[in-house]
Amino acid sequence: VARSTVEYERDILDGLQWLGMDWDEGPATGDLGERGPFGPYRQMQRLDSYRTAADSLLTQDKAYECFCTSTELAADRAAQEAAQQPLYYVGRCAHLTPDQRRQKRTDNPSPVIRFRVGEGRVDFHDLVRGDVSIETAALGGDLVIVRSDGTPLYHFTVCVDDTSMAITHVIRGEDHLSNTPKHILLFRALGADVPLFAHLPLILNPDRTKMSKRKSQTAMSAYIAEGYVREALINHLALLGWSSGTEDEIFTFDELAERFDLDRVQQGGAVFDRERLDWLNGQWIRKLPDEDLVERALPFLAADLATRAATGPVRLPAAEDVAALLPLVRERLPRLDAIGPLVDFLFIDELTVEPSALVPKRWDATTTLTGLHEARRVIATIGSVSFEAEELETSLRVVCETRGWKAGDLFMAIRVAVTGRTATPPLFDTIVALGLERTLERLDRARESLSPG
RNA sequence: GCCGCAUUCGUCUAGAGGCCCAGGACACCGCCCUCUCAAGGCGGAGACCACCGGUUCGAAUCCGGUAUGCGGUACCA
Repeated sequence: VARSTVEYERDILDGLQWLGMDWDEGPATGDLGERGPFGPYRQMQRLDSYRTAADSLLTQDKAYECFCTSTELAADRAAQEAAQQPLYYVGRCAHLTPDQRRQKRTDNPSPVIRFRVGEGRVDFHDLVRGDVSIETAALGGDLVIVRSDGTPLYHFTVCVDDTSMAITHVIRGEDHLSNTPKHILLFRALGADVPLFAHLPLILNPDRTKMSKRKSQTAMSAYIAEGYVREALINHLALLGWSSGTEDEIFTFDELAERFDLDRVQQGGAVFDRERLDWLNGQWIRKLPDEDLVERALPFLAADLATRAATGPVRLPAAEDVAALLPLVRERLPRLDAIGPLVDFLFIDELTVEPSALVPKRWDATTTLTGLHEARRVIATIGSVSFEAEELETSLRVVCETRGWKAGDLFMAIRVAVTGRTATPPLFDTIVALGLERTLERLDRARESLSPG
């Protein structure tokens, strides 16, 4: 109950939907109602069926009431630990006579219900692990299936649910492999067909422990906020523990649905590798249709500018702005949130640049000053005639030629003056995007800040 | 402690007895391209296939044991 908050549920369901996962049966999501013929799909709404199943096991003597107190249980456990024995329920209440039961009930009116685990071993064939065999003696004794307050426990509820929901395949994490014999025993006791099992490898942290909500970033919402696209997340997740057997690695959702096969699922756990996710994300960003990319990237640019707005006036970008910039940024986005640093200077009204940053590595302040002066002159002249990237570049290269400058140095000086950054999209396209007026303005400001007086 | 599962380059993996002195991808390094940053191209380094022993003419691949890791062992899920 403690873990079943609406927020947790929403988080899971929304994440699944965002990834494009859909289901034929299951609980409602934000806009869709509960689907499927076997509802309700929440444990709390199915308490009656658990009660009925438990009663049935009780009358068949496949389960029994247990009145042991927590003190008794703790004592058993302590003794077993001291003797270095496996921990198990000793079966004190397993064979009570009706009289004894009545007696016990006066002391403890709310017993738990335990399921008789029996003897022997449980063998089953797991679809990814092959044959598995566990001695029932290793199961810890008769297990509690209903608490003293009448609510059922997980191992019991899943079996009751799977039975009444006509489940044929149970596909889940490896952490349930050891629990599977309990489930099989329960299915049999319930008179149900035992479903097929497939235990998938766990997704691991870099230290190779199990990825979990507590220790790891597991909320899809966190990845969305960082600018990962659904296609990349799906692709990456699919490749953890599964491979196509070919050298292809980039798969669409549909291709995965088509090619995925339990037979090719890996048995060992897989570390969730961010580097690889980032690479995949970049691959997918490059593949997205223009319109789609604009729509997805715009919120990230807006968010970036919103924080910039604190230090000075900014202009809010529109979809057309981003669309126009697409050719410049597309190949430079490992994640959508990288778009801000790449183009935000286009939307900031007053750019302030550290004077020292203006001077390229191989240059001094004086050279930079003349360089910027020349650049201003050329850009103003060319710009008033034809303000195009190619024109600007060739003219400025001519300047370098006559002055004996390395083009890279001049370009870097201009770049910093105009954008405030040393890493930007191609300079001349950037200048065109900025506009003639603002470019000249920024060059002027840069020269002023460098002037001795 | 007991039980179960796993173990191929740092990471994700290919590999179903000879095609493997182990292939691909990410990351890393170098070169090319280049106005910066990327992207892209080319090349490099990187795995005694956890270890030991068996089976076999032949083992990463089959068998046994050991080690290590992970998971389970609750009136958690």
